[in-house]
Amino acid sequence: MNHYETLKQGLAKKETILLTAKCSIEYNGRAQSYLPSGDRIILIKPDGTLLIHQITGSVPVNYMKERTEFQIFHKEGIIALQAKHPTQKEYMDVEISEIHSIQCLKLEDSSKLQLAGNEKDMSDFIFSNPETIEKGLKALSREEHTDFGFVDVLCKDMKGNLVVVECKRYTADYKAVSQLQRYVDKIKEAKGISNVRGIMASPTISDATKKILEESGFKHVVLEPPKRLERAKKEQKKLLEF
Amino acid sequence: MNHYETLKQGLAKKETILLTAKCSIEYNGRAQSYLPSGDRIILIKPDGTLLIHQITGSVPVNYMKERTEFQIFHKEGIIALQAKHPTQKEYMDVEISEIHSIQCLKLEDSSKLQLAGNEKDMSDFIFSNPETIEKGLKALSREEHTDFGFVDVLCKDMKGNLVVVECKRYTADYKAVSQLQRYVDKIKEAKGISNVRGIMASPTISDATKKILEESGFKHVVLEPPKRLERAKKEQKKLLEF
DNA sequence: GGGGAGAGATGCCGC
DNA sequence: GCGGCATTTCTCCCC
Repeated sequence: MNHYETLKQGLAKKETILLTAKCSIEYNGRAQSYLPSGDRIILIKPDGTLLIHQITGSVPVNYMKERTEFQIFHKEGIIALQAKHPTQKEYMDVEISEIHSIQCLKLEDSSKLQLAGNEKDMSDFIFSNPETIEKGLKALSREEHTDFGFVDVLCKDMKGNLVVVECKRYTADYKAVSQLQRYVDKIKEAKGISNVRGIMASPTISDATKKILEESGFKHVVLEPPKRLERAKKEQKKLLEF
Repeated sequence: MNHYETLKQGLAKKETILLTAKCSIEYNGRAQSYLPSGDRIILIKPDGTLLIHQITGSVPVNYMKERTEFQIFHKEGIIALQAKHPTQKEYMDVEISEIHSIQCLKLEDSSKLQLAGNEKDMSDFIFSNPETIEKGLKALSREEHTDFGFVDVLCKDMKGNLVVVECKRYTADYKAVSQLQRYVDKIKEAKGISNVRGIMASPTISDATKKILEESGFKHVVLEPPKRLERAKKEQKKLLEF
């Protein structure tokens, strides 16, 4: 069976298709793009996801989301792969001049990624240990979705003031200050009170951002994100295993 | 040559490696994750990029950036692929229980993506056609980088006021208003003037955001992002071709 | 489906 | 390197 037929059948059977080929690519949709001819890695998934990678970098150079529909044609040694997304009004044309390799596979996987160490873990920590932010601080609620937005941790300080704590895993920037400002303003408005404070908790903050933060009447508290697991010991262990 | 040797040589030669395998994955770095056993698509690029995909979705379930270093071991039918990023202090362990397919290839590609229809094109359009934003508007500068960020388009209106135009390809949100506010404030401060206006140009804006925008003394102008190319005719043409 | 916010965001550019 | 910001951002969650 030639490459064209293999690809055609793989698409028809909705298999996972791994293709390396020399091709040029045209995309039209939310933007427009053109990529001149070169060797690419093309991955088509059973759910209709299309990913095209160049030989460097971690981001696909062109892609189409799940539920993409495919059609192929061939003429004089050229294979045209047309991808069309019915709802998103997006289109891609891949003109393949040479297939280097092709594989169609039926794969099985029902596992889900378990991830830890994100911002939610950070707000959980603050909720459980508010004293690490400020002496006498009491946590009231966590990730509260309200009319006025989504507050990481809402607290009350020693003097009875409401305190909005916004946490960031990385360097707090201008945007984080705007966010905090908006929450504080909205809470003041919603509750008709004026004594609402704001605290930014993050491992670092740039000087310019800290200046704006303090001009807005807020303060910064240094808080490290959840610790990275130590690798050194594990590496030792693995090396011994093999 | 067995799969293990093929993989080992592909890594040594820094080839593009396409691998489908049943595996479990552990990651430690900026966060921590674990993915139980299942069939996955594994792509290793010559630059040291590692991408692991599940059979659905467009985002890799696990990944390592370029310049990752690899080591492999095997024992009793299990292959352990260890990935380590020297500068980022990130680590990944892929424990492979079965390789379904493997390919190592030398690919060539020197092309770069040409993309149109992004926000820069939108600000270019405004710079060249300021009258579409407001009658009598004159463009002064485009993408001006300042200490506090960069202003999409800086203009002067009929009355001689400076006007900051911020454009968004999609629905303008709270963050965009904060951005505009910051630019206007900083320009007022830097130039020691008070008559600086702000205009948000975007295809749509939510009611809540528009309210905040107008409360801040700014206005919204509807501006469509650069038009999508019409596909209908092209599709006809392609169908006729084959 | 829209709105709001995080992401192991990534990538680009400028300083 | 950091900072600021767009992205064909993507994804999740909630209303």
